[in-house]
Amino acid sequence: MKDSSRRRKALLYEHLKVSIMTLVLAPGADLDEATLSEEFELSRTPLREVFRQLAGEGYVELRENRGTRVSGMSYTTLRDFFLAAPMIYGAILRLAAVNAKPDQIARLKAAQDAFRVALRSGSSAARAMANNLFHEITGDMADNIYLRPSFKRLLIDHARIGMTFYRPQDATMAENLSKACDQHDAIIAAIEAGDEAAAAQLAIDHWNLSRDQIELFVTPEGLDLPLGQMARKTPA
Amino acid sequence: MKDSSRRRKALLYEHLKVSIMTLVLAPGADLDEATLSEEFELSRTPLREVFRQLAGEGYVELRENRGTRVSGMSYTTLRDFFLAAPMIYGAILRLAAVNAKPDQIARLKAAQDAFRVALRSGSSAARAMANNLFHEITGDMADNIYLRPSFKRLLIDHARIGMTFYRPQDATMAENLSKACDQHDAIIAAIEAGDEAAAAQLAIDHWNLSRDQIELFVTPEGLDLPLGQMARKTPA
DNA sequence: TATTTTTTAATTGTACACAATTTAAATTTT
DNA sequence: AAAATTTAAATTGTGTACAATTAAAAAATA
Repeated sequence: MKDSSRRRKALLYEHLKVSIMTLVLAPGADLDEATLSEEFELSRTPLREVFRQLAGEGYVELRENRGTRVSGMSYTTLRDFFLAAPMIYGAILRLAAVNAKPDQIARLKAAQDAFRVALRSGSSAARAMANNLFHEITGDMADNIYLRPSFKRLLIDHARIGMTFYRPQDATMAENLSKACDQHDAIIAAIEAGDEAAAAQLAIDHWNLSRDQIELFVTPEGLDLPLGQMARKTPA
Repeated sequence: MKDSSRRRKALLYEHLKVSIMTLVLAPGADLDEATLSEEFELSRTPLREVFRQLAGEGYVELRENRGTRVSGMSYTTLRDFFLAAPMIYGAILRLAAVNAKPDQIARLKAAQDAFRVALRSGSSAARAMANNLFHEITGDMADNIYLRPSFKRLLIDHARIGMTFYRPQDATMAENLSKACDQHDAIIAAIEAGDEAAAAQLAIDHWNLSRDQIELFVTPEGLDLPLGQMARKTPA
């Protein structure tokens, strides 16, 4: 009972975040208090506090008297995403180029190295989380409390979209991943040079690449998007 | 004990939100669980859940083992604010002009009427909250889950900045308030006409007016900003 | 007297029990 | 048998007791 309970709470929090971003927990999936309470040896009180926190950050949705579920994804979500992402991310990278401190740049380079390793040998989940870390660091660099909330929310679905649509089975997808990796290098260079305009442009390029990748899936014929529920608001 | 406890929880939540936005609770102020628990006849369990939720939305900051306090404001905060606000708000109004539904436009007009009433007869707090409602509705119109978190965060400090810097004591300030009111009318018109570009431009104008107003306070000589703590990160 | 250490009080965090609500199943009614 | 009602089970929400941590006060040391 010593250092544990506090630690287990942090562990649960981290576990849920990763599980949601890597689609281990699908969009719309119900979270069971009893089960998690047992698995993490925590009473429901701290567990519910974690739920509330995750809700505030956009990972889950709370429904009065009806439990907690993983935030949904839908066609509308995708549209909203690609509308907001270039703008927010453009602003983040622009600010990152202006404000980045040396130690942050070092961390960013390390994250990029890790991403490269994950690209070669890792699983989809490892790749998505490595990519997530890279972008999180750019958010730290930008250091603007008003942009951070939306940026964080975008990164959640950035990871989930990556898990869904980046599966380097054929040559085109593998090449897209390689391009994304190159863009990361260019982003690092722009930030290190303090080149605002270049950083902002790279943000746009980066999201355009993502959109192209997704369009490989959304073929004219089929609409078989492998996402969760595909409903705008969570269905009753 | 019937409908009450659920109701009291919602009441507490609303009370804290309004108190924070109207500076009844100053930036950096400590929130006492015991006192609030007694005042709202709620046990600490639901109370702490409300705290967590408010933290997720940016109203308060939780510190491990050291209580909850109202989110701080500082010089840096103000700078960040005027950096992010035109962009986010521009995007929100642009989307609002595209997506606004008739009933939402009706609600917006009603909110503007209420704002006008508050301008004439109401207190600073009534004015700040009426203004807040107006902008919240534009956020609903925009309907983008990725922009909403940052927008909401901006609105919190928009209200607090309004409470701090808009006190129509002299003629210039009164005139600025009148201008802001006119801009609201123009915003409604742009949205109703579906004029994206006009809406986006009005957002920029609106925030520039706010900046001008604040500069009336930040005189060359004194730096006596009547804000809370004036420290970047909450002081230990 | 100033500083450190010890003791005490106050505050924060967790566990568990019970109340309230929702979901499911079983029963009744049409 | 289908729909509506009642009953039972499961799940969510709250209150209270206690454990753990931090802040404050008192005592001890230099």
